[in-house]
Amino acid sequence: MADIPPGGFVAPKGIPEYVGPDFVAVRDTLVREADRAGYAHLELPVFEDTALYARGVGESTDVVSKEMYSFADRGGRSVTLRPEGTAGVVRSVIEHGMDRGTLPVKLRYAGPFFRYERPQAGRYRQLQQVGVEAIGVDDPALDAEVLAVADAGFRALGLTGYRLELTSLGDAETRPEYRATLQRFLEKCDLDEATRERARINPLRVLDDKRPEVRDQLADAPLMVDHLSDAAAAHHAKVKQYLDELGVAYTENPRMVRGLDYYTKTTFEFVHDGLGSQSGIGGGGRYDGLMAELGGQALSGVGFGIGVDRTLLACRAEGLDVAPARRVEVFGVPLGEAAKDHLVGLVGQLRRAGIRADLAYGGRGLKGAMKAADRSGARYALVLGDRDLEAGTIQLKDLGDGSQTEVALADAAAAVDRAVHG
RNA sequence: GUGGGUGUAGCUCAGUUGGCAGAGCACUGGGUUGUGAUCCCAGGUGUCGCGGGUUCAAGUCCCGUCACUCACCCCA
Repeated sequence: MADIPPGGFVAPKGIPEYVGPDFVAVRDTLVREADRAGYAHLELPVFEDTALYARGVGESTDVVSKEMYSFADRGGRSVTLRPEGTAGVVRSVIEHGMDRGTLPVKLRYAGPFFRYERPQAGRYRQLQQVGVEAIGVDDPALDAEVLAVADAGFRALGLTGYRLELTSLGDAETRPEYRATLQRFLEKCDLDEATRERARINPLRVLDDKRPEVRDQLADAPLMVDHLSDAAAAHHAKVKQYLDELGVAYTENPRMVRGLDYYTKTTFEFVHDGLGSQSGIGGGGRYDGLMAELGGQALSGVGFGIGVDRTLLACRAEGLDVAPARRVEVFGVPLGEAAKDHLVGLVGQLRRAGIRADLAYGGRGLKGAMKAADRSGARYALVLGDRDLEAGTIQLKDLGDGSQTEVALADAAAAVDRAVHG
């Protein structure tokens, strides 16, 4: 039999665990805004054919070339734990013919994704995302809707210290030409070997280099937004107009880069300054070629992925309470076995009536049970002892102001209901 | 993949020139078998990350190793 490792079992490297209610509160708040805009839930597989990501995300990306959890299953097939959501959504849309119905197809997903990276603040090997995709209609109003859904999610959580950075990466007709122009510019710059290699593989990525000596050289580098086709420029202008109408604030960042190859036209990132090095709490954009690349119709799509882990960190950085402190509304405090027997039933009755309730288990003393009631966050305690049982009553105590009222045991559930909802 | 920092109680940490392993918080019980959040008293846990070395003696010094963490890179 396998041994227990020294120091005990621990979760795999770089994987956060969330014990309190905060994580679920953040995730569900983000999902709720997608639901409100009509995005339907899609439950995706956690692993897919490795080729799906190689084709969809792009062989030259870091995500595919060095961060994937890939392995051979028992049948010898190469599979990969999903590093992102869009490729899987598009595959599902094509496989199930969803693009044959009413367009756009609007879907949302939530769950864990996996990237083999060195962990640090806000960067995990198992990361949690909420995402949406709107596929099949190339309408700038949809780009704006997607952005508004993400923005509404952040606002619903109470976040204020973030900004939306926006740009356009152009379309398939003009991007290759711009790319060549940028590469010619970069060849004339004084760059180290690693950066030259980057300029060869993905020249756009050099544009957002953080080093001052590189930035200085790139001050008048050619930018994509100045080389857009008429159609792409018109699309970009329309997106900004709709954002204004939706009341979504943004700043233009023409040097923004995405690490996934499929983005075209609208590209964006939500940035929060309270997180340290990993400041992106969400990102996404439009992808014109992905459907066709994965064997479907030549349809465009647009979507985002929000990092739930980082959004939670952002909430904490802003000191926000994202989850209610109240675990339950009512807490039962039994004095003795007979009282406990009654309270077990009463608590069950309260729960069936939709009231969150708990009680002190394990035969704790009165003081300990009251303490547990306090810690539970309950507004009310139900105190029951032999004296009450004989009299057919129960004590309903308001833990906020300390007042206590005696009610008939038979009316206890109704009295609690009035107290909680009144 | 590259570089820095840190590993002592459940948590946050202190521990002097090497000399008995500590505090606060939290938890449990009691003061008060009929009242919590305040107060008082009591209680307990440690392979000092792990392995080796130096020494009469190592939490402390040396070597190795692992883990965590921050940053580069990359991205959510």
